This record gives sequence, structure tokens and C-alpha cells, in this order.
Amino acid sequence: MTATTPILAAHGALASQNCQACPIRHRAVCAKCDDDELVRLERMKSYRTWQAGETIVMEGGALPFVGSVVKGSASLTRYLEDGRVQMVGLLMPSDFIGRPGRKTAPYKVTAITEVTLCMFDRSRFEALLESSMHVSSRLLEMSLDELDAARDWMLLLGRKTAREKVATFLALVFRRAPTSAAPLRCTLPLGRDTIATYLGLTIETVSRQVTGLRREGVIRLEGNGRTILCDDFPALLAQAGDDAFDDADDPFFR
Amino acid sequence: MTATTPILAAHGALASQNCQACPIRHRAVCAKCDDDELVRLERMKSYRTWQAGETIVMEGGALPFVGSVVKGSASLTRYLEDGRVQMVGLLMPSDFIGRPGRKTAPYKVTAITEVTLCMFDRSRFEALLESSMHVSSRLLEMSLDELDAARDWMLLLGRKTAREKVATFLALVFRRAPTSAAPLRCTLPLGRDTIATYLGLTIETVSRQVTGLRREGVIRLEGNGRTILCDDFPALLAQAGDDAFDDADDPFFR
DNA sequence: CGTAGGATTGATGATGTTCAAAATTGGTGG
DNA sequence: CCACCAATTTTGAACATCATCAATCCTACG
Repeated sequence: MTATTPILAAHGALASQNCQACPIRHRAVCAKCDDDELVRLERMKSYRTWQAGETIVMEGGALPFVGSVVKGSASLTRYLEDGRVQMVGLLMPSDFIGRPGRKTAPYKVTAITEVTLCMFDRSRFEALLESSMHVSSRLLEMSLDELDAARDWMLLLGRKTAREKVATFLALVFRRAPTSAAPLRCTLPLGRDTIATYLGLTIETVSRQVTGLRREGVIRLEGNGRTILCDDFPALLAQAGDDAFDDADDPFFR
Repeated sequence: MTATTPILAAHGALASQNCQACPIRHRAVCAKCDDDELVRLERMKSYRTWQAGETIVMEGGALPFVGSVVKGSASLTRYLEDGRVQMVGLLMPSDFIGRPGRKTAPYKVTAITEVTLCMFDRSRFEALLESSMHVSSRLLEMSLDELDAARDWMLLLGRKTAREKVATFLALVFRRAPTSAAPLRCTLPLGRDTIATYLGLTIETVSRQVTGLRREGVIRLEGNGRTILCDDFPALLAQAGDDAFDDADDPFFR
């Protein structure tokens, strides 16, 4: 068996990709790896794809792997007894899933769009962690970034108004949009329900705030309300209520 | 100069303590260190104490050190432009302050009680991080625990009612109380204002919920309202609305 | 015994939720 | 090509919760 032998997972399997050509090569947990370490990772990795809406891991369920998001986005959610939900994390390409030393997931992980993961067998990954500073130090960096992002979100959840929450979210989305010239345009991969879960609001309140921003001329809508345009980005930022937007701490831009 | 030479900081300095006798020796970032690494840490450490209410670091201010809380507790808070505040972290003994590679603090750090920090010069600590897997892997563990705690708190901030927030907070406090037999008794080091900042509520709402719990016989108050007794802990947990209390993810018990 | 700081209580109002219905869109099949 | 259907979004009205503003009360302390 060589490092380039295709490895197949049980379901939705993809052929193994060459790490050198990987789109997240320089941002994911493997970012600092040298060629030898990359070979070790290629030996233990496998790909799998989930469709939008599919559950990747149940809350409290077994998580026999760790891995990176290669393509698409996924949500981490927590539940209260009576069914109330809060999204506690949004995974984008290069983000890491799972944690060394833990075999079950403390959150439910759900595919928002079609998601492809690059999965590593946990025990073999842990062995690599112990021997390679490149992997462990990158994982530490990424975890500290996640921690900052989570704390930013705590400020939003605890203190921002519905209007500020929605404006903050939209500003976040536009920062990732391919277009940088006005009008900014973005087609959300999320429904109102997912946005509500992310912001700690109800669907109705999200909808009302989007409508409010539209009426005030800050944004425009197209089609089914999932495509949003913005002619005046500073006006949107002004509604976000933030001290200052700081890309480095922005959950979408790590 | 030897490893046991007392090192003095500019203000509120304490003599260097022996790491072996340190109360947080087995829980802090140095938990996994061997004797050699401990010697290196002793060479770069210094102690400093702040009084309750003092600012340890300003939001956005320079943070020339990293370090561990040895004694007391401190809060991490973030602000919006108009002054709204949210506590985003509660530091207890053994918790770590600062992050490698970053020279400014993204949060304001305030002493809740009298606080003593064991501070390490940042650049020397970073050098140790690069050479010692024991320090970096422990820091990774602690950071991932913090991340879990932050996400738990996101669920509280986003979805719990005022009653559930206060009950959750009190349950948290009682879990740290020295007494394990009924009646549980605890004297809070926090005022109503700090609790409100922690829970994303106002002082008045916290007070009303405490009163509500008292009227319903779940808790009793003593003195100025900072000493709280609980005869029926399960009744308190029932008010917390949580799925299950899980010590491992509890921000007070890491 | 008086005072200051913190905690509690009360009255009122704003904000966001809930429940219910209507509108819009994209897809399907005649 | 058009009509219909299901899913999603939007809108409306009533309500609940929590914040705000303004006293008042309590406790610790001098």
C-alpha cells in the first residue's frame, strides 16, 4: 500500500485526493505539515460527503473520527430538554471537527450545504499529534481562534438586539461574498430557520428584521428571499451595533 | 541566578514560590511538566496580586505576559459601543490568561475577588511552547475545554429564560461549594451586577428571579443576599432547564 | 445611630415570541 | 405552457418576558 492508494469509506466515498492539491492545504490542521507528515496524513485519511440537511453526528453520539471540512458548511447545535435549539458553531472549509481524546460529540453536527469531510482515524491522528508539533500547534491556533469567535458570539447572543443580530449576520455573509464592489450580492445557503438558530431568535423575528432593513433601503431582496443585495455596506455595519469589525475575530474569516 | 531566586514584579510583587508546592501545579498549563520544564518555568515566572474590582488588562490593551490564575477569580468582558457589557469568561484558579502570538487582549480582564497571577514573559513562554509538548498539549486541552464551556454558555445566553439562567448559575455555584450535604450554603463573591453581566440580564431581573426562587422554597437567603442556602438541590436543577448537568463541561469545574 | 452601597420591589413600556393566516417561489405533472 | 402543490417566507395580532426608570429597603460599617 502506498500513500496514494485510494481509500474508500462505507458511504458516499470519494477517491483519496493528493494533499498537495487540496483546497484547504494551507489553512486546515495540516497547514504547517512537512512532506513526511503529509504522507502520514494521506495514509490515514478518507473522504466522505453528506447531502444538505443530513446529520453528520448526533449530539452525544459516537464520533469515531476527527477531520476537516473540505467543502461546504456544517452547523454545531445544542438542545435543551424541551427542544429549544442554539447553533454554537458554524463550520466552514478548513475548520476542524472532533477533539483528541474524546469519543463522543457534545453537539449535533448537521450539513447545511453539501459537505465533504477529510476524515482521520482518531487513534492514528492522536499518535501524529504526539509526534508532530506542526499538527498540534496548528490545532492549538485554530482552537484559540474558535474560542475568540465563540466569545464574540456570546456578546451577540447576550446583548445585541434582533436588528443588530441580523445586521451582524448579513455583514458577516457579505464579507465572504465573491463581489467586493457595490452592489454586494450574496445567495445564502441558510434558510431563515437556520439563521434564527444561529442568532438565538425565531424565524418570524429574523424575517421581520430583514424586511425592516429592506424598507429602510439598507438591503434589497431577490427571488425567494435568499439572495440579498447591499448597496450601502457602511449603513449595514451601522446597524450591527459593533464597536468595530475585526476580520481576525470574525467566525467566517478564520 | 538560580531557579529559586525570588523574582519581583514592579507592583504588588510576591516572592517566587516553589512550583512543586503550587496549589494549581497539577491542573494548570504546567500540569504535565517534568522537573526540567518546571525549572525553566520558575526562571521566567513572577507573581502579582490585584485587589477585587481592579482592572488587570484593558480591552484592546497591551498584554505583555501570559499566565495562570493561582488564587481568586477574574472576569473576561466585552463591550458594545454604547456600553452594553457581556461577560465572556470566568477565570478560576488554574485557568490560563493570554495567548501565544498575540500581544493585545481582546477582552477586558477584571479581578472579581483578590487575584494572584503566575505570569510568564511571553516570548520566553512561547519558546518553551515550541520545545515542550507537555506545555503545548496541556494548553490545547485547556483551550478545548474553554471552547466547550463557551459553547454551553452560548446555549444559555441564546435560549434560556431568566429563571433558567439564574438557576443554572446558582447550581454552578453550589457545585463548587465546600459543603456537599444539605443545606448547601454558599457566599457569592459576585454582586448582582456581575451576575447580570455573566447571564446577559439586568440587575433587577437577577434580583427578581432570586426572589422568585426564594418564594418557591428552592433557596433561602442570608445577610445581604450574597449568602444563599439550598435545601433541595434537585429542585434547583429542575429550574435550570438543562438536559443534564455534566461536570466535565461545566465552566466552574474544569 | 446614621450613612452609603447594594439589593429589592413596583409600575410601565419595549422588544421579541407565539399562534395563525396569507403570500411568494420553485418544482411537477397534465 | 399553465395549473397546482409543497415548502418557505412574510405578515398580522395578541401576548409574555424582560428592560427601564424610580423608589424603597436592608445590611454592613463607621
